[in-house]
Amino acid sequence: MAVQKSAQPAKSVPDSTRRSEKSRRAIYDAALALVVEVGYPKTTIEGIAARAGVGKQTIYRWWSSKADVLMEAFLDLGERPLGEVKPEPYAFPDTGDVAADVKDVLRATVDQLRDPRFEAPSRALAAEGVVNEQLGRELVAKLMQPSLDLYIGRLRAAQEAGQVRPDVDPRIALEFFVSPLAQRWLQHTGPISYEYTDTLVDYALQGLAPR
Amino acid sequence: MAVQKSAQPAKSVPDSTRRSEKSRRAIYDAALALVVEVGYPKTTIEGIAARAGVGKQTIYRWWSSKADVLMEAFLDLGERPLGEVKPEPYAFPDTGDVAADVKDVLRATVDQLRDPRFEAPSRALAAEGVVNEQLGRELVAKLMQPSLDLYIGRLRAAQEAGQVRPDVDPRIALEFFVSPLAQRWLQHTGPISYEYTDTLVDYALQGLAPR
Amino acid sequence: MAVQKSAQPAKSVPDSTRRSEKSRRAIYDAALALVVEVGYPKTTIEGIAARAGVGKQTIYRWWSSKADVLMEAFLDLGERPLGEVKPEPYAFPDTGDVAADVKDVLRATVDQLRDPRFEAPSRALAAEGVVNEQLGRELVAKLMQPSLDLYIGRLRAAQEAGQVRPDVDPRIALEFFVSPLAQRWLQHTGPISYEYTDTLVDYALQGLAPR
Amino acid sequence: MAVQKSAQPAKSVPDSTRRSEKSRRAIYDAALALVVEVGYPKTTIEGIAARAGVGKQTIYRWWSSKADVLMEAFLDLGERPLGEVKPEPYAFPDTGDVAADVKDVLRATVDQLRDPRFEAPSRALAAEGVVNEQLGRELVAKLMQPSLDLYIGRLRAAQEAGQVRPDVDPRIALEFFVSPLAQRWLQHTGPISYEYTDTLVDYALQGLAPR
DNA sequence: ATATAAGCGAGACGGTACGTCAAGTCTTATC
DNA sequence: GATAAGACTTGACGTACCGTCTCGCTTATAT
Repeated sequence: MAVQKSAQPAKSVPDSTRRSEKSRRAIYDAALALVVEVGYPKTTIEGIAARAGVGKQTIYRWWSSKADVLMEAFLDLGERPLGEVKPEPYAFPDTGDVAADVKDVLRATVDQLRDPRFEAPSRALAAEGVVNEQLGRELVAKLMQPSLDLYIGRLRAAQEAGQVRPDVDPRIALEFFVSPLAQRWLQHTGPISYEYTDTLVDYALQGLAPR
Repeated sequence: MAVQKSAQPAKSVPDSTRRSEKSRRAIYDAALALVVEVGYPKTTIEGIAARAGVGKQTIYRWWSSKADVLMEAFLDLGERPLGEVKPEPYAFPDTGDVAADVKDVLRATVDQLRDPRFEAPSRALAAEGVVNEQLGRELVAKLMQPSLDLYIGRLRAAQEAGQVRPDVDPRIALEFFVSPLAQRWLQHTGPISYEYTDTLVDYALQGLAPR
Repeated sequence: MAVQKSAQPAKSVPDSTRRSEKSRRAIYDAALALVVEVGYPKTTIEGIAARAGVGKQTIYRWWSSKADVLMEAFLDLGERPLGEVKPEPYAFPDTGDVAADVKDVLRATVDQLRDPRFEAPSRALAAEGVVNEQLGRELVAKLMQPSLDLYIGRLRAAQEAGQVRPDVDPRIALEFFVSPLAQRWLQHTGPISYEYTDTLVDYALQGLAPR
Repeated sequence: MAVQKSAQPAKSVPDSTRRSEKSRRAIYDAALALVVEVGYPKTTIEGIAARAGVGKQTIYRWWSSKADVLMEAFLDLGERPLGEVKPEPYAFPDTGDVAADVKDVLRATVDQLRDPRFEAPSRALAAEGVVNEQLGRELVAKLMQPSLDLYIGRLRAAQEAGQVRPDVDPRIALEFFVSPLAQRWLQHTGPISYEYTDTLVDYALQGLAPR
């Protein structure tokens, strides 16, 4: 069967090799700054373009929506070599004590959730993701899954060390650590503190029922 | 002391006794229908007014924003005598078996989360709440807290019955049941099923660590 | 046969009884001023709206194009009670001497063609009319025909007085007076002066061939 | 005297000896075709470039504006060896009968004005010329004057032959033949036909006043 | 014969204006 | 006095072109 010769005379994808790196950075910076300064709903494509000193078309050429720009800007922020903001540790500590290790990581997450540079854009993206499933899945895959995989790895190690029951599914177990914190943060259902996350770890590991 | 003569020549609060009940219902119906049909972002005040056969001003007179309209509409939906959609059971079952009771309620919640009449407006409201703290807190207070309180009540009963450790804080414990489900639903981090919620209950009650 | 009940749910024509007279005048003034100041091509709908202190939509609601706005503005200019600019005398002089009368009117036309308030908008409209037949015909009907009819009337009177051959078609004859001047003005094919228009009248009445 | 070493580091005029003839033709063809197909206002530099398979810069290098391109394309059309469209006869007939000769030429002009290949571009250029005096004068000089000079020549001959009064200025006399037709065509003030142009010649030569 | 510099195609860029949509305010007429 | 209707100003949307600017590629002398 012959390969489809692709007769689209259509919009012709832009040539990314000729893309202006300078403009891209300026757009990332403008988007993040505006979200922090005026909030996501009042952040407009026009505003980003103006602040970045860029034509609107340069944004529309490379991104499909405000949320798309912000997501890339936010991802880029995490990859910045400066180490300014690291969304998550790139390796999960393993001291042999699961409880301590998970508490450690959760405390770091609490810190991050309180960092204002992080909060505004990530709330905006999370909100978009709630309503827009496609973007939501992209966010999960690109921003959250890498961190969640580290939890899974650590829990597997704990299972091998006999600290976690072998019949427990680590992909569900991790939610006991992560989801309550996530919900408190997302829905303002409660305060966030080291004490709280520590408690979560203790409760989850020991269970709620008396032994 | 003289009665304040109310010298505000300003916006003068509208007289709610003269409010048109018919218009209010029409606005609720239009808002909910539009959110389901075209999605929250494409639901506009103008659209609601047009569909409800109502002047825009009638909306602006009584509500402060699109989210505000939708929240009231959604609350109203839950209070409808028809019982079409019940956000949550008004009483938590208590058969003596906490695990079974919680699993029951969670299965009902799973059903609700999948009801399309429920999903569109509640996602929209949840998304707004992520980004708008004030509205978020209102949502929690009006929509979620009543249900959460029922969990607390049931867990306290379980503590008294010796099925749950007495030193456990029920306000945190309930998050093990509710938050993972909430996060999967909000962030599309995973599938939702009876099996899943049942597993949550088992894991949470027994704990992750081996006995 | 029943009258069509007009089932157009369409754009719904705006209600002209509620139209803002103030905005209309401001738009006319802005349009005319801009055409004079920056020229027709650089006159934009946005510019007119901004200058008139009016929303763009108010322009788009009532007019279909820049040319349409300008045409109405220009027509309005002629109807202004101030008599600032009269496109043409409302009555053609009739002293009994056709030559003198026509020369008179043509001299007035020369004056008008040189009035800068008149020149910019009428050139712009004329140019549009060359390329856009529909608009061109509208211009002729609304702006030129009334004046041309006066020529016809005067020429008919001259025929009755025996000063013009009775077999001559006045609708063609008037072009000898008007068209050469029009072409010189439109196409910059030659200078415009009283002497020139006087000559036109003499040549046309006497003919080019010797007697 | 030393030759100016041309120390302008500036725009450096392009070297016309290296110009691509193929591109020029393609641009002419594209410009004319687009004006006919979509009309002058919707004909864009980008569109011409795309259709001609040419970079935009190649157009900007050699022409200063859309009107400039079109004018050259149109002039070129007239000079094409194919004789497809001849703007005007290169010699004015002289049979000894001025009336007949002028009628002949005018009939040819009428034919031309109706040729669609001619109409779209020449209307576009004429419209530009109305508003842009510089371009208008260029048009007159390059496109019209050669033809008008032929009229002048023929009228001079007629004066010598005693068919036209010697005191008549041929540069004005020719306008009686040409301007009414031009105005009808430019402004859509009336229909164009052989009968009409014949009548013009008769009226103009005999005069309007009875002998 | 080969360097080298111009014209060239392509198209990304910073901009301006387009014509549309909706927000929130204001006015009018109706009930 | 609340309402339905809808005109108003404002401002953002996403698109189309403008005129400028690189980028490789070809091509045609000038070494």
